[in-house]
Amino acid sequence: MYRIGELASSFKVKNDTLRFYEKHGLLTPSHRSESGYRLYTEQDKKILSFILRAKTVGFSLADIHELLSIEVDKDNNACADVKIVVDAKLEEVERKIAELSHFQKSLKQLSDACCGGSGSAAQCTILEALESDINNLRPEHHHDEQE
Amino acid sequence: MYRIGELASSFKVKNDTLRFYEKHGLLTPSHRSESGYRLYTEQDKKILSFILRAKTVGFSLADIHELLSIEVDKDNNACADVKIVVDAKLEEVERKIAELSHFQKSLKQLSDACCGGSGSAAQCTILEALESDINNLRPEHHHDEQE
DNA sequence: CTTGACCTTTGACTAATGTCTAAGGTTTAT
DNA sequence: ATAAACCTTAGACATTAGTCAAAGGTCAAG
Ligand SMILES: [Zn+2]
Ligand SMILES: [Zn+2]
Ligand SMILES: [Zn+2]
Ligand SMILES: [Zn+2]
Repeated sequence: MYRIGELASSFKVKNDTLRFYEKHGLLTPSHRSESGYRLYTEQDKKILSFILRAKTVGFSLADIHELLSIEVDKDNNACADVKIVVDAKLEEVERKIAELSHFQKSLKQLSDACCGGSGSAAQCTILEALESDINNLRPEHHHDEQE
Repeated sequence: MYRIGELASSFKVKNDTLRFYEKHGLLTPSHRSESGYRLYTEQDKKILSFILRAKTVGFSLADIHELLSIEVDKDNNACADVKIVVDAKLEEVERKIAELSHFQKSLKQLSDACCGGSGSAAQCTILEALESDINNLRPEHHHDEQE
């Protein structure tokens, strides 16, 4: 059993964050001590890890809540209902990956086109691209001065 | 030249959003009409598209501002300075992609393990996984009832 | 020359996600 | 038995990214 401070610090979040998640129904500690301290189990810890990982990839707390709370009306749902939610999230993740990959490609092009030298940025291909057309940049550039 | 409403609606954002971006130094229309209307050029439109694309992949407006505003002190920066910023963003993007891929894998495992049938979710592998261990789920399940 | 659709500004408001403060109770170590 | 480090609650505050409303100016069509 972890107390709030232990669990929070092991994930580098604030105690307040855990209380906030509890208030919003995302993670309720499985136990309380006699004096009212929150006591988190290994299972609670796994849920927290799930929440934080989902968050870092762009799910909102509402999304996460939806995922976690299917659990609750388990008996009023079929496998199909559960799977639909997961598949929707999966699609969302895949869309995000596609967008990120697109963006990565643009940035990579920008980066590759720039010499990275010490010459003035006035001739920098990256800046030229930003000025003129982000999606259609010249592949090379050179400086007249030393680099 | 586009007026605010045209540009906004062509990207399905609110006029207010464009004014907000302007106020925060992200996108200033290149011209104003005599009567003070904002007039956006094709170039402005490209910048907007860049901003929105960057946003959908998780960059904050502050990040985007940083990227766009290198332009400004061009003469006080070397190519190297510019490239550093782009490369930092690129790394960030690649980290996000890695995280998303990890998450995608988990979701895919969850999805694949669930039969998706009409049987009660009480035996659903997804829910079992959420209950017990999100990262270590049983690969299969079956229902005793009809599906 | 008025009507309706558009634009301007300023400033208040919202929602999501925390973060901090105040006032106090608990546990552990010395 | 007292200090240090922890916990409790309620509620105020912060940040990001808008969104809306009020009061008014502009422009094209009938
Ligand atoms: Zn260069
Ligand atoms: Zn360069
Ligand atoms: Zn099933
Ligand atoms: Zn299932």
